[in-house]
Amino acid sequence: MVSTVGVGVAAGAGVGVVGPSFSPLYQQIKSLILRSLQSGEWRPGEAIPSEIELAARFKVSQGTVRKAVDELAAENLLMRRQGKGTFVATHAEEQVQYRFLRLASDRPDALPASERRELLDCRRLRAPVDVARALQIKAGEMVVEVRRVLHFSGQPVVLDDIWLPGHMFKGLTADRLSDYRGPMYGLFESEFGVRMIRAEEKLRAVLADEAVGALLQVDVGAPLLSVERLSFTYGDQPVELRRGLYRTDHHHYRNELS
Amino acid sequence: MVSTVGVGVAAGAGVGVVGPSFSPLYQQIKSLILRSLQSGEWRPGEAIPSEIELAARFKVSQGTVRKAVDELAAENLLMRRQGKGTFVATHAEEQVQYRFLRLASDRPDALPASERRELLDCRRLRAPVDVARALQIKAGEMVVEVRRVLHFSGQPVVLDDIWLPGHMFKGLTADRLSDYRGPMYGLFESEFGVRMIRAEEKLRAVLADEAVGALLQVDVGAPLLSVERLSFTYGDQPVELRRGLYRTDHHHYRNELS
DNA sequence: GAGTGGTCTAGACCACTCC
DNA sequence: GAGTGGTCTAGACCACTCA
Repeated sequence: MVSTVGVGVAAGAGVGVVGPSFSPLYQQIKSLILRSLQSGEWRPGEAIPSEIELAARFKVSQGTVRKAVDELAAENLLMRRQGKGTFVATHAEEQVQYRFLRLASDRPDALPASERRELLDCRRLRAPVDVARALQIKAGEMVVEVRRVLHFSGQPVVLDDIWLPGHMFKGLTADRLSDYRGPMYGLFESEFGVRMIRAEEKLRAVLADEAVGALLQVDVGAPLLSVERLSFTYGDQPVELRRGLYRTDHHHYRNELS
Repeated sequence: MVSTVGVGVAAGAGVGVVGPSFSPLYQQIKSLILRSLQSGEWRPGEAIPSEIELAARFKVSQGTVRKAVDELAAENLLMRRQGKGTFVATHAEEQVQYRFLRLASDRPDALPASERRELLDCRRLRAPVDVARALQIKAGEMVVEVRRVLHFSGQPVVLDDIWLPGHMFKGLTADRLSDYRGPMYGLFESEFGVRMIRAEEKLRAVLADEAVGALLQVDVGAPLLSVERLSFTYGDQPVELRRGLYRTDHHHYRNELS
């Protein structure tokens, strides 16, 4: 429940305190909804209670709930559908196959190119220091390492190396990965209860070496787009490190600025 | 003013019409504010009328104005400052020097690196076909072409080729460009009344050739990040095409996904 | 027709800024 | 203290979905 008296006055002592001395009600509601999402009270794809129900539960007005839900929807954690309800966002049933993949074909989208996923490797090993630091785990803890190639229209375009904390993805095997239809993040949600909500990417231009060139069918010294992605789940917890190499001779990485 | 009767019913005939048959009041208000921004009624950096004044002007409630302004602020067209007012966003007086430049140093921001702009060229010429198509002007119309290099910490990092519609940037000269302190988009606002509000970028990995290598001080065949940016002003009108080549040996292109 | 989210209003009060 | 944006409420009505 929410304190109605002294609304918005965060903990922390009275006068003289510098920090964020004020937290509006709707932010507190937002945190409570977030907590329910994190705890799995409502699962990805499911509807959450109606605004009226939430208002009753938290003892605030519908407008306050609305503002909280609005922000969560703006952050892509919830999806509103007029007349139906508000739903927990999911990677599984999304219109676009890969929500975080910003790669687009150079051809003004003729037909949606055929797509194939080739799993090269999936093993468990002790985390190298750089991977451990990114995932905020101890160096030497177990991680799952996945290597795969994405083909579009029969051409290899993306080579991904992926690292996941071992303790969060206990039953993840090569079979599990190759059997699953749909984006990997959908599998993570349904099988391991881990939902990616945000990611940071660092892009660079690099040159193909022998090994990479063979996998992506380009010459040694060919230019490739290097995309290092760190994905986060609830609470800004990093749960995936991904190093991708993209061929950009027939595709490009698309970005919108505002 | 806004039609209060028949609120939200867009033009277009009655039953049977498929298209967007409904436009909420706050969207109409948003369009009106947008029109005032576009017409220059309020200039970049200036305050727009208070919510109460706008509500009176448009004959709607303050809450409706608020929702319109909220959306414009979310799109970075307006800036709200509690206790002071709502201001027209500007590239000139922004905290970060370059709002659209996503380049970051690999070093966890030690000190803000020194920065130098080197203007190589600024001339008028007839638009090549690809430039004309991007800017939605006729091939052969006059454009301003600018070439420059950005140096960070004494090292050349960015080589930009820029094209602007000639008729919108009549007095733009090399002197004007090199004299101006601050980001180029600030100059465009104050001197030419053109405000960039949105941009689309396409990224690729490419190899340096002889000429580029000399300017960026890299070897022929070195990997470079190619960034093609198309910038838009009000009404989704394209007004700048920019082809950039970035060295990514000590910097990276940063992107956030959600 | 019942239930959902979406819009619009009016009014009270709060936090911040500046005089 | 006056003026600004920010929060919160309560209630009415609208648009959309589904049974």
